[in-house]
Amino acid sequence: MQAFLEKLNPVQREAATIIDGPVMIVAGAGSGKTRVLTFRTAYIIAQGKRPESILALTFTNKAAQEMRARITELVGPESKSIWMGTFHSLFARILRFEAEHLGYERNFSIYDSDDSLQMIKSIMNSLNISMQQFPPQGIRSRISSAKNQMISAKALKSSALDPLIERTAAVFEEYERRLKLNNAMDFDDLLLKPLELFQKHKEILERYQWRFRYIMVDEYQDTNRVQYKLIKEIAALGRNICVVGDDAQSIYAFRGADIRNILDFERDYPDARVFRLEQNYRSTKMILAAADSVIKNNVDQIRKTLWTENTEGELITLTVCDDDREEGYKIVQKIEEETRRRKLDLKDFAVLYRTNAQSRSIEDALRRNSIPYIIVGGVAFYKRKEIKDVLAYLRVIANQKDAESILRIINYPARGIGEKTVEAVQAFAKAERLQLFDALTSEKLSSVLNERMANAVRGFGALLQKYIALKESVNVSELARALVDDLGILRQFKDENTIESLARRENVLELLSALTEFNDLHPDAGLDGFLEEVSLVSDVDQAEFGRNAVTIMTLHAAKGLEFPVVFIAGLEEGLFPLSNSLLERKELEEERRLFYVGITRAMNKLYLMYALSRYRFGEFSYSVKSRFLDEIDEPLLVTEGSSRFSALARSQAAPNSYAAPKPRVRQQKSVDDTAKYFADTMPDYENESQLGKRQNHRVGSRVVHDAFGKGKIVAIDGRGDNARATVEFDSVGRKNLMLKFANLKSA
DNA sequence: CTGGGTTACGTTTTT
DNA sequence: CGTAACCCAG
Repeated sequence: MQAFLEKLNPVQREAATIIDGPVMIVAGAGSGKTRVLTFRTAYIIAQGKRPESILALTFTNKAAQEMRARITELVGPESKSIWMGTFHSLFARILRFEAEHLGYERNFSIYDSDDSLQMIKSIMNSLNISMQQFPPQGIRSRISSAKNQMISAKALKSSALDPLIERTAAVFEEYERRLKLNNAMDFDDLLLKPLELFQKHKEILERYQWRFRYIMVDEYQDTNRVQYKLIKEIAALGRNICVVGDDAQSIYAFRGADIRNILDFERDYPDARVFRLEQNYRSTKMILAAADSVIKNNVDQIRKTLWTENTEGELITLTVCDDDREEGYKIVQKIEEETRRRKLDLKDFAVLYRTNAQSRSIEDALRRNSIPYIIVGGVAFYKRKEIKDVLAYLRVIANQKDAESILRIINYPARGIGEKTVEAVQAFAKAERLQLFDALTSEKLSSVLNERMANAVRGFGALLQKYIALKESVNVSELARALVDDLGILRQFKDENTIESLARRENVLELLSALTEFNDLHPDAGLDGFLEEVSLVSDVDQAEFGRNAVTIMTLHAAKGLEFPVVFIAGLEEGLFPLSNSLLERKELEEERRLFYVGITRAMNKLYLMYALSRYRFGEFSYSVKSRFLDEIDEPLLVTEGSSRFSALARSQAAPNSYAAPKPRVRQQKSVDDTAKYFADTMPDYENESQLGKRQNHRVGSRVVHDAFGKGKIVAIDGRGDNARATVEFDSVGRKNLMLKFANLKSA
């Protein structure tokens, strides 16, 4: 028996070492499921099985990276060959190999939901379907959900009962046709196409059945029907399948996650061993009790009792605020209080909210008080317009059939090719039965366009061809640099010289460095590989490594993470639970599970907050506290009322200069750290705050700051933990910083 | 055809 | 409030 197994409790150990036959692990929040999966994988390898025979499906790429790193610690570099990643990224990889069996080329483009939406709008235009009457976003999500339920365009068409479904089916049909024509797949296709492949080509399925002898699926409660089928097919031969999940944490039904997957598992594999992990290693008794008092209100659930040997812990604090501004300010206040009182770093704090729009008031408060933060999600880096524009060029260079991307950039940067001209080129391509790309360079263009326009279009075509040729001789990084240079967008952004355009410029530069980094890391992956990676990164994936900063994100993004101190903000009716008109029971229960997920992220201390009023849609509106708050057992809570001093306090905290608008930072958060599990997770109240220790800075001394660089202290106000320094930085000017967070070093 | 300016409109949550 | 579609003048 491997020594490392001793670090597991008896149930965990059994779940980790029974590697033959079907296994389901019902793992409550904080019960060490990641740990079990890690050890289980290591155990399989230690038993002499080949790492290539393991298929491990995680919810995010980052979870996979972290798990792989820990497995490496246990069994060494063999872990490199494990197939570990998200469903989407692993099956995209398989699709590259097998594309020709599906009538695709291996350099296919991957369209994200925005790309899909653009295409749907263009289809609706050409089919003369009113976008007022039928919102494109609604059509898109209907198509996606049809695909997730494996309903084809034809099937939908024949079953159409009302005009909406009928139009949806019509758009759906054309959508599928265009995807194929563009040699492109959307997110749903990345799962559907492999399934199609396996159903059509049994010999290919068998190959994968033989290859993947050990299959593990994390976050099983959030898999959809297509994922379920895929796994079922691949596991059919070896039957060594292990799924791990918690029905109480199922929060993705809106995107097709299907609870039947859990129920059907036992039906599909009557001989399945089922393990229940109910000991929680993460949270205090108080936090667990709160979580339980909430979740027990759900009708749809498999009741389980989580217990812990951890200390009782502190009461949960419910803070009532006047408005969203005060909510942000109170969070800052609590963070400062907590860092003073306990041995905590900023990275020990997380602020969670229901919708991305809520981040602003919280960001404002943090920024005004110079508290560094990391935001997960929001407008993700790769979804920014300037980034998508450059990526569209790269996509066309990789895949000339990608007409959607061609249309995106045909007049970006502006080269005088307007709507009319584009329509003429499209009509010309259709008449001549040419790919749009080939039409761009056709000699016969002059027959449909005046010479000036024809030349503009050919110029664009020639530009693309130049880089398609260049692709053969230089690496992706050099290619992109030459391209961006050629487009002149960096200079253009600089000339515009607005805050936004300079930020765009920074972002494009960051894209270039990401390309360089990618090229260094995967010299053989090429353009297809890079484009695939950027299409499939999740918000959580791109968070930055190890910066000491408060993490703020949606409750969804917080899944699988843990923090010593957690704030859940905006607990108001209509916001959380979020309502778009009427709440069905099932929807309400999903909201409740989301709240449960939020509560169980907290290790030591949980703050719940709501505001009596807030700005929504730019309008001031009053709110009522969330029904979820009433579900928490009274004795677990201590309530702090709304205060009157807030306006004064805010106005005093405000006079800082604003932090420079940096491009959104990317960072990584600590997921349950293996070593930490069996350590005492309780804070040490007796210890002095590390952050608060004396620092020898005085007015006039030269200092260095991590983000702002070198500067000179011009003033220091306050003392101890509240001391603030005004620093004149060489590059970014004057900033007012709290000494205990600023981490200033003598220069 | 472009770009500026306006107005209308909307928000879950995400691979 | 912030973005996206829309309109009009140059």
